[in-house]
Formats: sequence, structure tokens, C-alpha cells
Amino acid sequence: MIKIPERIERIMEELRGLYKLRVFEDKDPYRVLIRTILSQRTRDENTDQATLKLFNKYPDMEDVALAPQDKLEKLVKSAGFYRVKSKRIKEVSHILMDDYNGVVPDTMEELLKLPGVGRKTANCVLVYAFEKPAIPVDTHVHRISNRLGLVNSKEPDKTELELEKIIPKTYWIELNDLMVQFGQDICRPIGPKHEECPLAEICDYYQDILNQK
DNA sequence: AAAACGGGGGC
DNA sequence: GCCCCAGTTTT
Repeated sequence: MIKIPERIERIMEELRGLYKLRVFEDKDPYRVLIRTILSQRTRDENTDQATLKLFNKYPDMEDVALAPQDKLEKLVKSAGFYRVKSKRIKEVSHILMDDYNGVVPDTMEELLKLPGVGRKTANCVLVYAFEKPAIPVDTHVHRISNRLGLVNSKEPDKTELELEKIIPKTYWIELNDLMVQFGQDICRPIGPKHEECPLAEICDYYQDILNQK
């Protein structure tokens, strides 16, 4: 059983070897924010399609703020949860115009005040728009961190706190994206591909499975 | 703590 | 056809 710091280094190096860090071609904070809200509980392809259609028709914050609700719903439909999401992006746009002078805030405290923005979304904006170190914890990061024995946590918020204590800051910006790719590809929620996994030998979850046989 | 929100893809 | 999924808010 290797120590945590070595374990982290091993994990991050393997993930770096397996995947490339994907960055939004459009780092505009407003667009990152809206795209991230649309991405909640939603796969990339569907998010991308919805985001594209939305900004094609309503390119700016003001356009979205003034757009009719039913038009927005139609445009973002493919992202799922489309009624609540369309309402939130419209409301967020309004609030940013009215209370923030059209500027997306770059602090956790202010971001959390916006409707539809929780810790995961706020951290995504901090990382992907402002390039500030933060660790967005979604279900992939939550699951993988627990399986690999980095944390022992039932809730994503607790996972985030624990990760922030043990992960060197140099890894923060890439951790979420690399783990998401790993989680879709190999360390899947159901039916993880242990045979293909380069981390199986240091994985608590896999070792438990071996021991049960 | 649990429910509600949802279209799209895997099988 | 059935089941699951890159969260957040409301009950």
C-alpha cells in the first residue's frame, strides 16, 4: 500500500499519459458559465449541441437575458432538464447585467449566489474561464477519488475538501478533466474496465473485488 | 434526506 | 423498451 503523495503522483502521471487536457476554445467567462450550467448531469455531445444552438441564436448575455423563455427551452432541449436550465441561464444573464455590470465574478462566494450555480459549476468557471486553481467535483471525480483511496467520503462537497488538502496545487486545474475522461473510458460507474486500467494495482476498489473472489 | 428536473445513448 | 447519466434547488 503506497503512501498518498506517491499515489497521487502515480495517478496523475498515468492520467496525463492517457488523456490530453481539453480546454474550452472559448474561455469567455460568460460562455463558460452558461455552458457549464447546461452541462449539469449531461453528456458532452448533448451539451455541445445545446450550447452551439443557443449562442448561434443569442450570442451575448443581453440576448439571453431578453430572449423569450420558450425559444430558450427549444434551443437547449438536447441538454436535458431544459425547462429549469433555460430559466436559470436567462435569470443568471439578467442578474449579471443588473447587479454585476455584465461581468462574471471570479470568486466562489459571488458565483454561488447565482441561480443554478453550485460548487461544481463555480469551480469549473474558476478553472476553465479564469484559470484559477480549483477542483470541480462531479460524480466522476467523486467516484474515482473514492475508488482509488484518495478520500473516504459519501458527499462530493466532502470529497472536494479532502482533495484540496492532499492534491498539490499544480494538479488542480487538470484533475477534473482528466478524471472525467478516465471515468467515461475506463473507471466507469458500472462495469469499469479493470483489465485495461493502468491503476488497477494501486486501486482499493479493484483489490476489494479480487479479495471477494 | 429525498424528490424533481429530461433528452439521448447503451444495451 | 428499460436504465443510467459532467448537479442544483425545492420540499
